[in-house]
Amino acid sequence: MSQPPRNGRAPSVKDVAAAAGVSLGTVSNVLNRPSVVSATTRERVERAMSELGFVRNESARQLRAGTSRALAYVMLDGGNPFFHDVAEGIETAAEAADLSLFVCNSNSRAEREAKHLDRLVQQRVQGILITPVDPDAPHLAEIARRGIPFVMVDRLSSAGDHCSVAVDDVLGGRIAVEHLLDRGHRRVAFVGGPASIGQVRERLQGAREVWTEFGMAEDDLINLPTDALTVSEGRSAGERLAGLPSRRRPTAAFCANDLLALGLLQHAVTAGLRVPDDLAIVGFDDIDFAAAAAVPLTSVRQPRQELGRTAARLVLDEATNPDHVHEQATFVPALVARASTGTVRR
Amino acid sequence: MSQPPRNGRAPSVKDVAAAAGVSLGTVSNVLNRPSVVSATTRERVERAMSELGFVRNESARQLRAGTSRALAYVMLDGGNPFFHDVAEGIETAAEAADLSLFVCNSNSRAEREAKHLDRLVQQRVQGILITPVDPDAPHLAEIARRGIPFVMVDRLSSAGDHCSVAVDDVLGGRIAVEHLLDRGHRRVAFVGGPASIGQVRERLQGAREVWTEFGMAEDDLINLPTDALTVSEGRSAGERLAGLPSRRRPTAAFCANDLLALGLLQHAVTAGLRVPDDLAIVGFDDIDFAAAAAVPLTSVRQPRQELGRTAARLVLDEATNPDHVHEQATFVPALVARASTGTVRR
DNA sequence: TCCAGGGGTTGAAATGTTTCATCAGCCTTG
DNA sequence: CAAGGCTGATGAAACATTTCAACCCCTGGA
Repeated sequence: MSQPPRNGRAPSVKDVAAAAGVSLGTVSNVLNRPSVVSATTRERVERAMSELGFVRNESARQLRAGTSRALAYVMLDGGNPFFHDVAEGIETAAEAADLSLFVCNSNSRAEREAKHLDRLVQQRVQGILITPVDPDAPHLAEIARRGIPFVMVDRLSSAGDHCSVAVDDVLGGRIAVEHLLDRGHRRVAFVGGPASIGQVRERLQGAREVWTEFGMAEDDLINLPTDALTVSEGRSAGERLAGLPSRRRPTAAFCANDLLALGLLQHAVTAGLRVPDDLAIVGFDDIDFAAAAAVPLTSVRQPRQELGRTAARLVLDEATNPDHVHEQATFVPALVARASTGTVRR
Repeated sequence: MSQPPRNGRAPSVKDVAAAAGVSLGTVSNVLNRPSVVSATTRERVERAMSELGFVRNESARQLRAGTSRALAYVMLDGGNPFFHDVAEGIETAAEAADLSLFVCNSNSRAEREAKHLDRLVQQRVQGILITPVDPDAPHLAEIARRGIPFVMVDRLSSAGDHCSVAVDDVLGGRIAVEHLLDRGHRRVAFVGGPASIGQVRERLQGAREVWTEFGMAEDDLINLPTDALTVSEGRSAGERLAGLPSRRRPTAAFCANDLLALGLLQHAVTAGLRVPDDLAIVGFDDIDFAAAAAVPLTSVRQPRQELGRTAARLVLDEATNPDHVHEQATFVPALVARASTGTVRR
């Protein structure tokens, strides 16, 4: 505790050993196998440590060990709270395994993602979790090929050369639209895009499946594509929706995520529409802000934390278990009905 | 690119040197001072690298260098987008300096914060940025004492033994309440707490200053304390507010942050109040969700990204400039008027 | 008295990179 | 032709930690 004479260099095990009058190996034993060293020397060493303000040098430890005591999660969009909740789940599991978690953010840009991955490989992290910009990008395969434990989050992998964790997005689309049909809506908009995002495609697919199963006319499910899954895109989708001729105008919208839904909600309220009476809205993800909206949003819940915890469990298994087999963990989404779809239409 | 015979161990400079038929030092030169090595050998070495799939081992590099190529930011509340925007600002600056950024989240828990700090010291990060749970906690002073570049974010330091970056919260409180007075409100609630949080105290102080300067009765500025700065606390403050006798009920509320304001807004809308006619609302921080609310929130903007960028600049200066002097950077908050305080009261 | 065994400690080796003084060759210049 | 300078490459040392075989000393048993 009392400060060491700050000679510029942080004290090392060698300094501690000298101060305690023991060998270097003994200090290391105190650190890593305290039981094998006698109580008196252990105490002496510990005193020396705290007197010098000794802190293990993690780089040296890592160098020796060959791998760092950390996992990493590269998330797709830091502005979307969904990914934070996933990260929180991962961190819980990492914490339990006494590992740190590097959180990176690619912001949907492939080159940032690649840069982060490069760094993480250099750091020799124990495992990488990622929600990728493009699940088929070659630099992802490269990671797995290197033998680094690797899990894809929020995206199922067809390739099967790594684990993945996701919810069933098709099912999510189905239950959203089923709910709207239940509520009596007969003309519904799907708001989401770009189609290059797999989740968007699958949620739309689920929506269409149910739509036709219920015998609805195909063009009463109106596709309102967006350029991104953001609040402002949701707003602009609202404008396009308002611009439709009234006999074509849907009475409800299913948005590919909650940010879109919040943007759409805002536009609707600003335009003087009543939600849900004039326009019902369903989101996806069930982020906290969905429940916190002025008109609380009905949303398709993903088990965000559990997604993260499971992903971490899988990556740790791959890292430690020689008999590891890759696994595609699928979760079942659930509809959380709130005021934004409150009433049954007459 | 073609995979190396995966013999379990990642290839090292030594392997590259052997493969290229040069010495170890030359490989290092190719990596760090490419100009000093001849074009032909450089090319040979580079080919060997890509053939073996060589990746620098960052731990070894760090060990040698004595410090890692990373900064760290320990944020207070991962659920509050405000801190993300700050982190983004930091990352921009870190990127420019070719450093990685560790993002940690203390979730307002002192022991998690301490744990993160321990780890970061062990990692020998170049500098630590933090929005602390308690700015006077001894473990913070300990960091600075160790000589690790250290900047406090969103909190000014009185001690002056380290840099800090924040906005003028008193001024922020002033402009919020000035705006409400301008709009004709004569009974205003302050929603925020706990008082242990310095920002809350100062924003309230600013509010009170203006209130008395305008000659208003002290008890027409009604304090509605909360247990945290969250959406759900905002909602419950709304309930308490609605429970006030009508002649005591304020016509406007100034919330200590946007999450509270969103919660309050939600309660108001649910309770059938019109915002801003029945209740005007001002938030603080101006997070993206404030502008995205069904009734867009008036808020006191903090320059979030710039806060981060400046903090990073300061920590880098402390890390590299021997003549560094600690600096308390203060930013001026600005009112962003939106619909939630839209009209002038008659 | 000698030996076996075990608890406790030691010293050296190994991890992968960077740096730096040194050196080999070669070219230029006087 | 000698001296000196330049370019490019080399090899060893250093960084802080962990591991492990070896060793010392003591005790208990034969």
